Amino acid sequence: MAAPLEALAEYFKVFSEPNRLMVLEALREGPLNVTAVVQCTGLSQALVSKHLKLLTIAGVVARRPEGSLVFYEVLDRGVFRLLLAAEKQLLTAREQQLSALQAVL
Amino acid sequence: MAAPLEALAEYFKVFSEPNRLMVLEALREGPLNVTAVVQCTGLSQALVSKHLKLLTIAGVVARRPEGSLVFYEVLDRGVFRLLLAAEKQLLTAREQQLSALQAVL
DNA sequence: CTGCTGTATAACAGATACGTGATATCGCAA
DNA sequence: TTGCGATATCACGTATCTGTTATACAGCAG
Repeated sequence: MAAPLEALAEYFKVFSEPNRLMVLEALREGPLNVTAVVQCTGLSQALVSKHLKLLTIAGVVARRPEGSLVFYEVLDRGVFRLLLAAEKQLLTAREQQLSALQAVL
Repeated sequence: MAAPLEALAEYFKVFSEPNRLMVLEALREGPLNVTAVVQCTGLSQALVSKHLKLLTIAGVVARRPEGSLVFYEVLDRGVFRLLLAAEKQLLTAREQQLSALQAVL
C-alpha cells in the first residue's frame, strides 16, 4: 500500500529546487518549447534543458517534439494542487513556529 | 499571495530524504523521545538528532524536554496528509509514464 | 562531587546536486 | 551538401547534504 519511503523522498526532491519550480510555473498555463521556458524564467538554456529532463524522468511533464522545437507539458495538473497543499502546510508550519516562540516569551 | 519559490523548495527539501521520512513516520502515532526514535528507525543516535533538529527548524515537529529526556512531536498532522497527497501524485506520475511508454510501443 | 544516561554538536569523508561554458546533435532550409 | 536555429549533453568546479565517529553537554542518582 505504502510506496517505499525512498521513492516518496525522491519525488519530493523533484520539487525541492527553486529553479525547477520556476520551470514548472512557466508550464502552468500550457505547453511551451524550451526556448520559451528559457525566456520565461531567465535561466540558461542548458539549465532549463536539464531541469526539463528531470521533470520528464519524474513523470511530471511530457516531452513532445514538434518539428525542430520540443514542447513540454505538465502531464497531470494535480501537481499544482500538490504545490498548493505544500505551500499551505508551509504557512501552517510558520504559524506554529511563531506560537511556539510566543509560548516561550 | 504566493510564498517565494525558494521557501517552497526548501520546504519540499525537508521531505526529500528517506531517513527523515522514516523519523517522521516514527512520530506518526505520538510523541517519542530521541532514543525511542532511534530504536524505531534503526538509525544512529547522531543522525536521528540531526534530522529531528532539521524537522524542528522547519516547524514540522516540536521539541519538548521532559526531565533528562527530550520528546518530539508532530506539530500539525496535516503533514501526513501532504505526504499522502504526494504519494498519490507519485502514483499518478508513474501511471502516466507507463501510458506514455505504451503510446510509443 | 562523581558517574551514568540521554541528547546535541563538531569535524571529517564521501556522495550528490547545481550551474556554467563548450560542444554535440537534431531538424529543416537553401 | 552546407548552414542555422533549437535542444541536448559533456566536463568541470563548486557547493550542499548525508552519515559516522568522537566528543561535549545536560539532567539526575548516588
